[in-house]
Amino acid sequence: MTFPVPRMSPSEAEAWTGLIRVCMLLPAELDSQLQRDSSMTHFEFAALTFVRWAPESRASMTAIAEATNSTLSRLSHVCTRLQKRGLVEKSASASDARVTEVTLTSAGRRELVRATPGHIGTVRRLVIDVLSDEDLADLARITRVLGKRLDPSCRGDEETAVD
Amino acid sequence: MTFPVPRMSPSEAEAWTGLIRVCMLLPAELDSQLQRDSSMTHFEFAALTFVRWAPESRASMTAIAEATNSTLSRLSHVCTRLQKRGLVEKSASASDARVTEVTLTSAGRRELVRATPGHIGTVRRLVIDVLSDEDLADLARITRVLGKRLDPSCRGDEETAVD
DNA sequence: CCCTGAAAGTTGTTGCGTCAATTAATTGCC
DNA sequence: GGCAATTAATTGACGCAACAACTTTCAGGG
Repeated sequence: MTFPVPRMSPSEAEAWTGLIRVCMLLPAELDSQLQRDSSMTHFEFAALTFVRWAPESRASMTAIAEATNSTLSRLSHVCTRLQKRGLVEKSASASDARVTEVTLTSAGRRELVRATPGHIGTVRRLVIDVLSDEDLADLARITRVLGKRLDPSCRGDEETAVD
Repeated sequence: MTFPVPRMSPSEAEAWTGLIRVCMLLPAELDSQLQRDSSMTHFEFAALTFVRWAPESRASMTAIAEATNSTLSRLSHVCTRLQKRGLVEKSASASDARVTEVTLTSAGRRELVRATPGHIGTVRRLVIDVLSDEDLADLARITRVLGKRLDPSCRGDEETAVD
C-alpha cells in the first residue's frame, strides 16, 4: 500500500498512487537489471541505443539529450564516463565547431548489442506481457496525453495550448 | 520523441516509450515544484504525509519504508536530515527497543500543511485534470497490475503467483 | 568588421541514493 | 537460560544527478 492523499476522490487517488508507485519502482528495476547483467544504467543504455539507430550511428549531444529527456549537463557527464570506459567516441562537427558528435566504438556497439536482449526481456516481463492488447492501447493513449503535458518544451503554458 | 526500441511491435513500443517517458519526467517535475515552493523533495513529502495520517501521527521506519516503496537505508538517511532540519522527532518504541518511531514536530506539521495544496495542485494540473474519468479508471487498473508485478515482496516469483 | 546575444557543451560543487558492513534487540529452541 | 538466527535500523563510502558558472563558437546587425 502507498500513502494516503488528502483532497482527492478515491478513484482519483487510486490512479494517482498507482502511477506514482510505478514511477518509483520501474526505473529502479530497469537500472538494477542492466547494472547487474551489463554494468550500465538505463540512461546509458537509452543514450547508446539512440546513437546506434541514428543516421550513420552518429548524433549530437543536444539530439541525444532531447531524445532521452535529459539535460546537456547530465549527458555531458555521462558521455565523459562512457568515453573513459571506451564505449563512445567524441568528435567536433565539421560544419559547426560548437557541436560534439558522439559515435559508438566497436566495443560500445558490442556491449550494447549484448545488453539489449536482456533489457527487452525485462521490459516484456515487467510491463508488456502482463498487459492485454487493450491495456497497451489504453496505456499508450494515456501516456501520450501525460507526456505532452510534461514536455519541458511545453513548460510555461499552464491553461492554453493543451492541444 | 524518444529513442527507438528494437524487437518490439509499434503498438508495444508506443505504450512502452510513453510509460518510460512519464516515469522520467513526472518525478522530476514533482521534485522541482516541491523543492521550489517548499524546499523538500517528493520523497520527503511522501514520508511526512504518511506519518501525518498514521495512527497517533506516529510510524516506525519500516512502516514508512514500505509505504513509500523505499529501503530502510534510504529512509534512515532522509529522516536523519529531516531531524536535523527540525521537522521530525525520533524515539525508541516502548514495546520493542529495535524500532524507531517517527513523529512530526509542530514545525514539521506546519511545513507539511503548507506544502500540501501546492503539491496536490501540481498533481491535478499534470495528471488528474488532463485525463477523463475513463482514463483515470484505465490508469488505475493498469498501474494496479504493473505495481503488483513490480512489488519488491513479489520478487523471485517469475511465472507463478501472478494471481 | 566588430560586437552583442544566443547556442552548444563542459566543469565543479553539492546533495541524494545505493550498497555493503555493522550494531543492537528480539525470537525460537534445545 | 543461553546461543543461533532474524529483524530493525544506522553508518560510511562511492556514484550519479541537479544547479550554476563558465568557455567557445556562431549568427546578425550597425
